[in-house]
Amino acid sequence: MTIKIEDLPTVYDAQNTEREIYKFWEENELFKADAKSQKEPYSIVIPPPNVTGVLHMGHALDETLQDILTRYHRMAGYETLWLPGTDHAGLATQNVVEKQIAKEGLTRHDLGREKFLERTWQWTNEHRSTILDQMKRLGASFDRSRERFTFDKGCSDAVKEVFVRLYEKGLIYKGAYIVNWCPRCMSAISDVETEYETEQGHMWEISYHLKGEVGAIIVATTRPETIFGDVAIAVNPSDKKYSELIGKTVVIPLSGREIPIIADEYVDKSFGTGAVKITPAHDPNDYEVGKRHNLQPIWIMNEDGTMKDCPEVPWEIRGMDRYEARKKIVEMLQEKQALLRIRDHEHNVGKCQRCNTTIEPLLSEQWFVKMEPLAKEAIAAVKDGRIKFVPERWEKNYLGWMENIRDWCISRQIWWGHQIPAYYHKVTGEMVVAKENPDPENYVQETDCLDTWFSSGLWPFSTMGWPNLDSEDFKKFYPTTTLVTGFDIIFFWVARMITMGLEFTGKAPFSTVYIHGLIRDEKGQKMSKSKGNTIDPVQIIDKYGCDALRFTMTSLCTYGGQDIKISDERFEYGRNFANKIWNASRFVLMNLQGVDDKEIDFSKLTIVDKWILDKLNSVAKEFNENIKNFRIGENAHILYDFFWNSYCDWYVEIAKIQLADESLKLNTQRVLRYVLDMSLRMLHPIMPHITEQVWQLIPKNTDVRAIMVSEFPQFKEELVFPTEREEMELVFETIKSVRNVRQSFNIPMSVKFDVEIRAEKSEKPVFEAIEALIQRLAKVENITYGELEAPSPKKSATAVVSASKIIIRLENLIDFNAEIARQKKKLEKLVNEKNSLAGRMKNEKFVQNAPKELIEQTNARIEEISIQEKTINDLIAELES
RNA sequence: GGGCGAUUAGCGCAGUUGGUAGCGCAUCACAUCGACAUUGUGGGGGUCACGUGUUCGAGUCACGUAUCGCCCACCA
Repeated sequence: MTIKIEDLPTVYDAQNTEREIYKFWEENELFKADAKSQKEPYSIVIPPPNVTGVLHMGHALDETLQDILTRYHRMAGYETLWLPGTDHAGLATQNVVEKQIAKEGLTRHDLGREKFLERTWQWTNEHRSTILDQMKRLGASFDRSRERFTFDKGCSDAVKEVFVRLYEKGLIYKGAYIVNWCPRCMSAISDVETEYETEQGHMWEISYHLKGEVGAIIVATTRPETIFGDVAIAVNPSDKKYSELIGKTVVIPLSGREIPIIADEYVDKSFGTGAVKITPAHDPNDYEVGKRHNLQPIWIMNEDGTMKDCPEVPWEIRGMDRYEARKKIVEMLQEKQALLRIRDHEHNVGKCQRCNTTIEPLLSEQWFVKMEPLAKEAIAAVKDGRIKFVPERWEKNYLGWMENIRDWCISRQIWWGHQIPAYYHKVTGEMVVAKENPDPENYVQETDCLDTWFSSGLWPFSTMGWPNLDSEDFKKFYPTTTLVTGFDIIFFWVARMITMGLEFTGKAPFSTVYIHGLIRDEKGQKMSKSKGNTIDPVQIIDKYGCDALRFTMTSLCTYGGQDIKISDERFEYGRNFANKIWNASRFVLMNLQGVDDKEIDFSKLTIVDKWILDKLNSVAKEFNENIKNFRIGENAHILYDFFWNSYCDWYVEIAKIQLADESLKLNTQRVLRYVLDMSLRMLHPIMPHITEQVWQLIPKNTDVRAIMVSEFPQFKEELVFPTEREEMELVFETIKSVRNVRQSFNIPMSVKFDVEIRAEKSEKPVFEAIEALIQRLAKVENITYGELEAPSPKKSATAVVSASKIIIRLENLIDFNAEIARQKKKLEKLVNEKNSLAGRMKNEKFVQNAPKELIEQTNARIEEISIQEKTINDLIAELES
């Protein structure tokens, strides 16, 4: 990279810089982790994005935070691995390929399992790297040489191993249970994949005639289409209304089948009519009731949500879609006068998380993981601190779920996924669970596949070579250090990684779970394609630059992990900051010509040099502490403030003066360079490209080839300068107050004036030391000194700084009435503050209880105000006379 | 029904052991190419949702209320 400083553009060119710099890192293989290293390990596994995924703002945030942690720890001396990869995303990917073949007029059944899988692999191989390539645009420093896929050989072997072991331990079982069934996906889904929505529906009251006698029982239902699957009517045993009916038989309207009236505590007397129809094959609660009363379930609906062709269902209804059937049945009931009432009824309806189809509870044969025994350790690990959630409140959320854990339905009636390693004898039907088919001639494999989250749950160790415990990566980088993700997948993913990790490796898969908020649009709504409110990170990067995106995102991260509202314009914040860094760097680099490669000479430091070094030092201290506490957003703020407000606005401005002084020039150059260098290093994890680019241009004596592998700044005792820090505050206040006076009276910058400083005794040497600064920065002609107690001269403005006074003579230049008003306003503020402080000091309890320092502070402030008050009063008197 | 979060300047948000409130944007005034107008300088703007309590002192702690949002459970 040979670039002439003078030729650098005045506006930072993010597009070209970012492309070049990323290439530079890749070519030098700087992202590669070394499993043989002696350094302490730090590792993160990426939450694997779906292969079908397209980069969105959620990724941008998640990946940025992981990259910040990765880059920081790499610089801070850890052997750092950020392992990337993708998820095969069973149903999602299958849906995409099904849509594709639908264009050719085919369904997956037309192709057959084998051909369909071939097509899906083909699609996957074509798209597999897309999203990770997109993440390169985010500057992600993950190690692509270790990229994994949940469906690759290693992960698949791990899945089989885990399945067989769990089965052998009795923690996986197959059985008939009511599951959430999606009629569109034609598969079972787990509880966590079901989302509930409140819908406006109806409650139909249907009359069931008693058999062989006059009378009927009225049942309320929201799902009249299921009446053909009824096996009983249930009432509460203590319900006097119905006590005489228990044990009698009723007739299902329309179909004529006879069913008993039974008593069960499950029924709520006060709800509906107090009588419930029991449909065990199509309702979870009814299933339980049916089991208790030994009633055989009757299936009346197909897997695609149409009505079954079976004797229990009247011929008019057979084959109809469930909602059409509902309409038809209601009509028929009305005709038969069996429908007594229709009421509006609001209720919650389960929806398939993936396709939003209303789920159908369906009794079917599925595979489950027995969770309770696994949950015990997963609860303990969080309770005893082996795993920490940040922010802490998510711990409660996690524990609440774990403590009420239900068995996990892991079988899916799909083809794209890990086929369950169970084999059935073709003749006897005997089942064998094993990693491989024991006898392919005589055994056929279970057709169901596993829930995608089953393989994701193994991710932290399946990617590290497990079950091979001698794998170098497994030994060096497992358990991982930090997991970074959004709260929306705590149950889906985090909880399962914890249970699986503990069960199979005996170790928690990570020590900290860092949970960040979700990205929302400017109105606070979730971003979604259907709402059309998405913001494409790639477009933001094209428009503002990757570092701008990253900095803005980071700055919006709060400690509490609040959701983040974004809009296009918010990224101007980061872009402007990047541009500031660029131009300040350009200026500094231009002024480094002739500098040597030596360290700063401490004996030649000016008060300003010491001040900026001290500030830099405390920023370094804070930054490192903040990372430990996951206060990452705070780090963006302190760097922004330090770099822009301290370094650019003050230090660089003052350095311009020092550079003009031959005796100070060289050392000033060194300080400028040092502070720029260290600032860039601290900024690097957040804004990797621009910092790398500038750092490469700094003349320095080092064989470190990149900022990303340079040492991260740490707090240094020798850079602490408390006195200078305080004295500089006086300088700033003085300059600001002179500027304030100038602007208040509309005195143009071109007009210089004299200033008389009436310094308090202890402050006088400070003023004298920084006289030149005041002159230059406040555009002052001459500075003279006077007695603090001397009467204020007429026709002048006074600024009070600390315990000293700054007098500016304004003869013939200003409106005196305006000045009087200005001073009175100031006085009022001061008097209010003084009164409040004095009131506090009169309070005996305050004086007794408050810490000494605070009391001293308060007294000092009162005294200070008194001096200022007197000065201003005198001044007002002068002006009025 | 249970739980969690939010409520601070016009807008978006910070505020870690309690010591009288800050940042960005917007706004007003001034400055027009001396690193940067993606800029500089200065200013204005808040009874911290409400109530009660603890305390010498509460944005900060406790209890309660209101509004908004989210999660979990779910009665047909």
